[in-house]
Amino acid sequence: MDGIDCNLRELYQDLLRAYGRQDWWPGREDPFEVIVGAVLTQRTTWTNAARVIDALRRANLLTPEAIRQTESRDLEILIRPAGFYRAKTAKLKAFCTMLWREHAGDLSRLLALPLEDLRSVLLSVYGIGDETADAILLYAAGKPSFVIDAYTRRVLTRLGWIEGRESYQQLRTAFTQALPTDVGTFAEYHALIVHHGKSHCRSRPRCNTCPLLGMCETANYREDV
DNA sequence: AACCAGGAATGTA
DNA sequence: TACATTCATGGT
Repeated sequence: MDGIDCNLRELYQDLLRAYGRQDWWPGREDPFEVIVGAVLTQRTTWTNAARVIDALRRANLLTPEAIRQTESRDLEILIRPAGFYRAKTAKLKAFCTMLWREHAGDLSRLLALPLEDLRSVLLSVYGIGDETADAILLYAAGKPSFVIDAYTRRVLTRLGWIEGRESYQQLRTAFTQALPTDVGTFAEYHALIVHHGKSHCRSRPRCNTCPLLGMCETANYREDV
């Protein structure tokens, strides 16, 4: 696993045992809503992003067509509660610009592209980086692209499995190689890590209420892969 | 009243 | 490649 000392499959089972199925990402029924959510939640709480999504829905602006046609000045007012509102408005606009200029405004067809092709397209859009691209691939397009976020890094660091500043690709590859290539597994695992990370692994010393058998930084999971 | 939240782009060395 | 800075609101 290229230097990453861990047992990711076992961790998945333990998280699943501890918390049960999460069946995650709100609004997963609508791919565009997932895309908007992925951008809006960048470095902000989901509750603030969700407020904006509700506001956009009430204003009938939760479609690529509407975002494309609405003036940035008007969008900014609605997006403000999510923070970085000018930047995030520009990001949503940039996605729509790409959608029309390169894919005739056909979101379904865009999301039907092969995983790596779609990932490249997404990464070429202003405001979409590794994590946002993978979240869109996984939860909007239903493709097996594992999402690495701040929680993933924090949890693995607290377990003592990584140093902490490994590259995004390195961590993504580790999960990808350790797991069966399955959308459900990827989505569930990411959700479990976030759920766990929201209440644990934040600070040293380790908490003694950790459901991972209270074994953070012990030898129980360690295994050179 | 600091500090943080499910990042990404940009600039510097 | 590796850091620092900027973007900004709302909750604790």
